[in-house]
Amino acid sequence: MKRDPDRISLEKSKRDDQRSRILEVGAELLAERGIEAVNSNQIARAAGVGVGTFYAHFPDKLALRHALAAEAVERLGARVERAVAAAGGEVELQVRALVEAVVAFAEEAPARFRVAFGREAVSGAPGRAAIGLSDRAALRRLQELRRGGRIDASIDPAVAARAFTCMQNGVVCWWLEDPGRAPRDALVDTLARLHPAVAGRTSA
Amino acid sequence: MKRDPDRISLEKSKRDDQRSRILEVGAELLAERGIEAVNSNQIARAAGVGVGTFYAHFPDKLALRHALAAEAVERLGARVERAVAAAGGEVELQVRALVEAVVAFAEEAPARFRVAFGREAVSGAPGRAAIGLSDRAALRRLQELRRGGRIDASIDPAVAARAFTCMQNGVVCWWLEDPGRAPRDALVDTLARLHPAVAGRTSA
Amino acid sequence: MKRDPDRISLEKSKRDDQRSRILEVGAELLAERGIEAVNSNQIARAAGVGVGTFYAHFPDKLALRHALAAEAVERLGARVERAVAAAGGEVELQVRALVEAVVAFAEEAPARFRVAFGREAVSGAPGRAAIGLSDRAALRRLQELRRGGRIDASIDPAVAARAFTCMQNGVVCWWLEDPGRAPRDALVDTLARLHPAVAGRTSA
Amino acid sequence: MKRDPDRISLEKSKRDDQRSRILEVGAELLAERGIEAVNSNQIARAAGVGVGTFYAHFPDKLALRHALAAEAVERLGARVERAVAAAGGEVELQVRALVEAVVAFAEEAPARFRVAFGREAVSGAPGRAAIGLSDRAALRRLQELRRGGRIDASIDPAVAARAFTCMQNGVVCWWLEDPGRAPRDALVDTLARLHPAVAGRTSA
DNA sequence: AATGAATGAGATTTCATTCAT
DNA sequence: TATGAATGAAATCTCATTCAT
Repeated sequence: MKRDPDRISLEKSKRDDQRSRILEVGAELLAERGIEAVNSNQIARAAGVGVGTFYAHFPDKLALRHALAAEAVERLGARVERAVAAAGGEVELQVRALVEAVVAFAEEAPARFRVAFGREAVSGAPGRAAIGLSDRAALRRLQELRRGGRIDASIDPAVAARAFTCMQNGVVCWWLEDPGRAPRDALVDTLARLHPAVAGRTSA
Repeated sequence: MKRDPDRISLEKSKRDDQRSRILEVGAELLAERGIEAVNSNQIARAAGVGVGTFYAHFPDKLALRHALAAEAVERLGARVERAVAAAGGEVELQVRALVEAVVAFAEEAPARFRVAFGREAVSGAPGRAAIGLSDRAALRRLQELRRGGRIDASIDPAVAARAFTCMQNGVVCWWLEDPGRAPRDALVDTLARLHPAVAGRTSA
Repeated sequence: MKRDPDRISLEKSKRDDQRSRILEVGAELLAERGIEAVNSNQIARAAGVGVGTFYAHFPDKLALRHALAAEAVERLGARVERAVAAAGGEVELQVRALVEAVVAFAEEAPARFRVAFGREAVSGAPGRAAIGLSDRAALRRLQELRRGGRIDASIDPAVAARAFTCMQNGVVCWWLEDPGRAPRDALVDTLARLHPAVAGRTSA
Repeated sequence: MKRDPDRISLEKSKRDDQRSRILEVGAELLAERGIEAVNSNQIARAAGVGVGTFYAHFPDKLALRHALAAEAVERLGARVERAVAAAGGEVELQVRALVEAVVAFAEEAPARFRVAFGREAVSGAPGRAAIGLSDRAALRRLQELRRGGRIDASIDPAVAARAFTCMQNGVVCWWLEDPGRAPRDALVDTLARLHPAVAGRTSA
């Protein structure tokens, strides 16, 4: 009945390993085929566990996607925040740092990125809160710039925030599907250039 | 049993009516719930025809979506082309006309727009060509401007074309879900302002 | 699109036939094995229809049992009422007629009887109203007799009604399992003799 | 590693405690929800032991029910026998003592009673002997009375034995579900009054 | 001996599609 | 040609049971 600490940590890590494998494999499959073309048996099989084990870790398929998305949103959010904070006061540099952080994350965890920010991320099942397409941070920043008269009057912060979020997610996912579509630099440069805070800056 | 031409044409128009009702009702349902949450029986029922009749018009559910998307892509394409042609030589005016045409179409046929350009539109079933997210026209235009030195060197035409397409579709669908989210003018102004041909024009 | 009346009635009867077969076979299986030991595939298979057809007729397994029970309760109820009404004013004769009607019904439709009044009938799934063990009619009759001083003071109508219902259902089901356990007459005589209205009649 | 006797007995009593807790908690759950709506994990959890421990004590879920029923049958049987023996030679008094003993047992161990004598008790799994509805003792007694001419000729001992057993179990379980349904005395009086040996005694 | 994570067989249920009428 | 009842493959999810720790 008793167990020494090593035992416990070993077992813990075994269980965690299974969860990780499911997440890993699930991200791959969901990114590649989409939630409707993948079933729980396939995920379990691919992760090398029994179906029941899948359900021991996640109540259902959508919970897996949600977990993946939530994790990605959190990790990317923190990363962006750090990058922007380190970029100094210049808006151009902040925007560049943001885009750079996003692309770097997408390169490191392409499947996660696609699951969290690809087309399926926009809304979950009815009644399940959407995740992965938050434009709140972008909105706040743009509203601030707008109040400061730093961006053009023709630009509506809400629309622009949404626009950039869609653009960023769409472009990065498109690029991840085939990185040969554009050089990495072109990706970063273009996105940075089209960010409302840069594209819409008042000329004076 | 002979049939006089009238009868034939009457039946023909009846058949067309059925097809139209299926398309109409199908667009509504697909836009609202997505392809996986709607089944062929529901569509047929809602359209007031038998299930068998649905399959007499479309080989399957995806063919209905494809037909809706193709129709929307074609109608919107023609409309945009006309609008741009009528806008004169000025790039700003052309872009504005394009965005205006897109938004006008979205207002007239919101369900079609969402089906054709919403999140589900990006890719069809595996093996079925994607439709609804073509950025070919935008790409050509941007490449041309690029060659003429009319847009910034930091902008990659392929990336920018994709970026604008995603932005446009994403923002318009977002707006259609709740037009209270932004005034129509703000939508048009902001999208026009963020179009690569405008946002990225060389300053000199 | 048009059908002559014959067609319609033929098709109707085909569909009804399927429903009947499911009910028939379902009664047999439920009576023999109990609801938990039978699954919807078995019922469908045994009825010679597809699984989907089963679900086209009944939302689930319990609905089938409920339908069987409700039908039996109604048919038996009507039969008993008629028999008692035809038995004249004598309590002994009424009771005898009642028991006779019950046993006759059980002989004609043993599977239905066992499903409706066997041990599983007492309560359905939680939240689903119990059916098949109604002692309301018996209760009313006994209360009346009690008020008229026709049955012993030591007999509580509610308890006695329940007692007779349990006794009747239990004994008849036990007898149906193997009619060799007792002669039919002994069954009827004994049940009639033990009915509270007879067993408990005031001696004077 | 030697163990002194104390240790062994300590462990033994721990093991017995576990078994008791499982029986206790299992009776509660089985009485309330029925065998199919309860699973072994729930029983183990509720009893505060691991699933594996449950299976160390009982080969399966049905064995638990069987153990509960067997125990109840034995305890109640002994109790009834003692009560009847102590009641003297008068049939009425013997019957009353029997019913009184049954009701007293049901009050003391309502969950056990419901598991052993409720609707699920009648038959076990196919091939597993039924338990809890034995009418053997009642049968023997009635046959004896019948041979002695002490009960009416219209009463068949086998049917009557079954009838009383069903009545008794059904009524007591019904009363246990909500003791407000009838006063305890009414329960005992009515059951005693309807026992074949009393209800069917020859009038002379 | 005790544990509970892991397993996978099996039950329920849905729905795209067919086809007899 | 239009219909919708019938079908069964396939997906989801549960739970009795095992077994490594």
